[in-house]
Amino acid sequence: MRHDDSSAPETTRSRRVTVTDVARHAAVDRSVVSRVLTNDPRLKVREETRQRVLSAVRELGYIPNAMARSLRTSHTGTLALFLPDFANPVYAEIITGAEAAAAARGYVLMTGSSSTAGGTAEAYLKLLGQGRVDGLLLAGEALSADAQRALSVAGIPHLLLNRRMRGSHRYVTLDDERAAGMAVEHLVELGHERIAHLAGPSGADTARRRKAGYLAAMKAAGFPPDSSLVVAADYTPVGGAEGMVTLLRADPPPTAVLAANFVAAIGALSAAWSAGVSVPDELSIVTIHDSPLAGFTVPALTAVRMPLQALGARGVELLLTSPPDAEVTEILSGPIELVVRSSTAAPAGRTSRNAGSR
Amino acid sequence: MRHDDSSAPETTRSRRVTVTDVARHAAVDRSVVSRVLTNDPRLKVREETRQRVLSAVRELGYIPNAMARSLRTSHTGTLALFLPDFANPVYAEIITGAEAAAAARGYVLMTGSSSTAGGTAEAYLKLLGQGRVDGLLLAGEALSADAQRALSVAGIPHLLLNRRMRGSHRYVTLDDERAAGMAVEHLVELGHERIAHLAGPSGADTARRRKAGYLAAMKAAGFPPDSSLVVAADYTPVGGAEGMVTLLRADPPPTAVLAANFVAAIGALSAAWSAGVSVPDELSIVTIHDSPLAGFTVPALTAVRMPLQALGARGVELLLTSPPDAEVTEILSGPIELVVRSSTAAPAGRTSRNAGSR
DNA sequence: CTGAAAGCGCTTACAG
DNA sequence: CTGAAAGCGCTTACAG
Repeated sequence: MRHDDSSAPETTRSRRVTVTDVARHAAVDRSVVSRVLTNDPRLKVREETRQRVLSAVRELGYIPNAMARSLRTSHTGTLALFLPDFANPVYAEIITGAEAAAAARGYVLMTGSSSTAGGTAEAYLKLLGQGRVDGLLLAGEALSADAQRALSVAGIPHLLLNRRMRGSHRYVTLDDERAAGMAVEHLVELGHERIAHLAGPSGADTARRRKAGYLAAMKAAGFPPDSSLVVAADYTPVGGAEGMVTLLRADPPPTAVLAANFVAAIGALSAAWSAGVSVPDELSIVTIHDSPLAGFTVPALTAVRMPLQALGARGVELLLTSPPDAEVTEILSGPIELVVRSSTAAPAGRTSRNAGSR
Repeated sequence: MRHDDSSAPETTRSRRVTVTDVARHAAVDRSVVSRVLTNDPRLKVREETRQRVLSAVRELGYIPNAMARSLRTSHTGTLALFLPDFANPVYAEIITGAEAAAAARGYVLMTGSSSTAGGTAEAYLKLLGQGRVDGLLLAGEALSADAQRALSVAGIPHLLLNRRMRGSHRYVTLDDERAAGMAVEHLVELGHERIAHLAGPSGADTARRRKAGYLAAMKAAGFPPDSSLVVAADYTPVGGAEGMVTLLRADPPPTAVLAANFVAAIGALSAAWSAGVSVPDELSIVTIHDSPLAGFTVPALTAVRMPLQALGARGVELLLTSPPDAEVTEILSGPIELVVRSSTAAPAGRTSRNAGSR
């Protein structure tokens, strides 16, 4: 920390306690202190000596210097996760899962936003230097192939989380196609035929996969593709609202919409309400990704719940266990479930094919 | 990173490039490389030599080891922010502001959740060791006075963000009292008299300050305290919904509610809707803290916008500029503004005192 | 059972 | 203008 050092009295910050201080205090060598503290199994030490060391540690309030230890061991015990946007509640779950998995393995997970980082590999490297973290999880935003290569060359193990990228063979994702398919099937079972897709931004890999799942399920249900029923929207409330306005202009308008993203679905719900379109009576809305808020929108959103925590956890695991250059191309096969709430129903004048049961 | 080292071929991870390699390649001393890279102003070096160093750095793909540098300089360039819960959208804004301020000063901000950390100072210290970060921002959750002292003793500069604590003299908060007061005044101007408070959890410092602001404003408006109009609720949708159910049972029921928290307000909105109480016709709801989602709830939530990004930024600034043990007790005097949307209106059968203008 | 020594990769006074 | 040396605080083979 840089303060105005010139005015700070030298004595204010009492000199840092080091192994050497502890060793002197316990009348042993530094190496013994170190071994006691790291629980070196090869160390045979009299119990009495061990206690002497331990109480010296306590008395002096000794805390090992993490930098020195890392430099020596080339191991930091820290993992970093970069994501584009803390405002997207989807990431909260991923972080939770990743933090827990990291903790379980004795690592700390620190999260940062890549918008600050600048999103380029150079920016990440600047931030991280070398040796600052043992691994890097990159979620949700495109990193150029060049940037990717830079990370590889720098020798910082990394893994893409919840997205794939051309030229990268290290990622874990969820089965977005299947999730989108399940949502469409739900709407089809309810009796809907004009099912629209409020898709994600065209650049997003998750958006592409969800759209593919939507199209495949529509085809399987016997509905021909209709481009007026698909609209790209940012993963934001504004994006969702604007997309919804566009979709409502289709002629005839859709009776159901699959939103690719929870936050966009909130926007869509709001836009429908503003347009005087009643949900679910006139329009059903289902979203991908459940959220603690989904049960409390008006009306409560039907959602396809995906194992986001498991995704975060799996990312940590793979990052920690796979050799840094090995190919990792995993589609996490966790449970995907449809959580039916109040935003979906049979279309007006129709009862569902299947009484909506599931 | 620990892999199965026994099987990993030694040659896979090409030996790390160090200053020494660069020095050799550029035919200069390591110290020159170091000085060129840190832009040491005291270094007088021929331009040609500097270029030779720089191109050696490029050719070898040299990235300085952050641990070694930190150990030498006792400066990491990293700050950490711990918060209780990534799911609360309020924190997204604080993080954004803090990250930007950190970046502007050449620091990286890494965020972690204190639920994983365990919430105790010991846990933080375990995570951080010593020397891993230059400072620590602690948001939103109680840390015992003991824990606090432990951090001080360990010599890790820290600052409480958005909360105060008994025994701590280092914090920045927002002016929650004034925010709550403004919300109440808005409702009073609309003509409301039975104004309830969906307060935060009793343990939360922000909740206490908002409640105090609510009570003071009610008193100023000439309404006697009525305990049936105040209910404590967690800062969660479920908490807000449950609290709202309780409030609606008051006799006579309130015509307006001030929710202490945005996420709780979402729950309250949902509970009102479920109970068949129309917002804003029969019940006005105003919340503290605006959010990107607030404009898209049904109906859109009137909110008191507080400078959350500025709070995050100010926290970073104070952490970086105040001596580690100095007293810092700042109530950030940024702009607080009422954002009137559709969830507040004059009570039924009444027009506002002031035509709702503001 | 314990100690002395080397070295992780840097930066920075200091000497030339 | 550039180099040699010390040292940040640890851990870990190695020697006794």
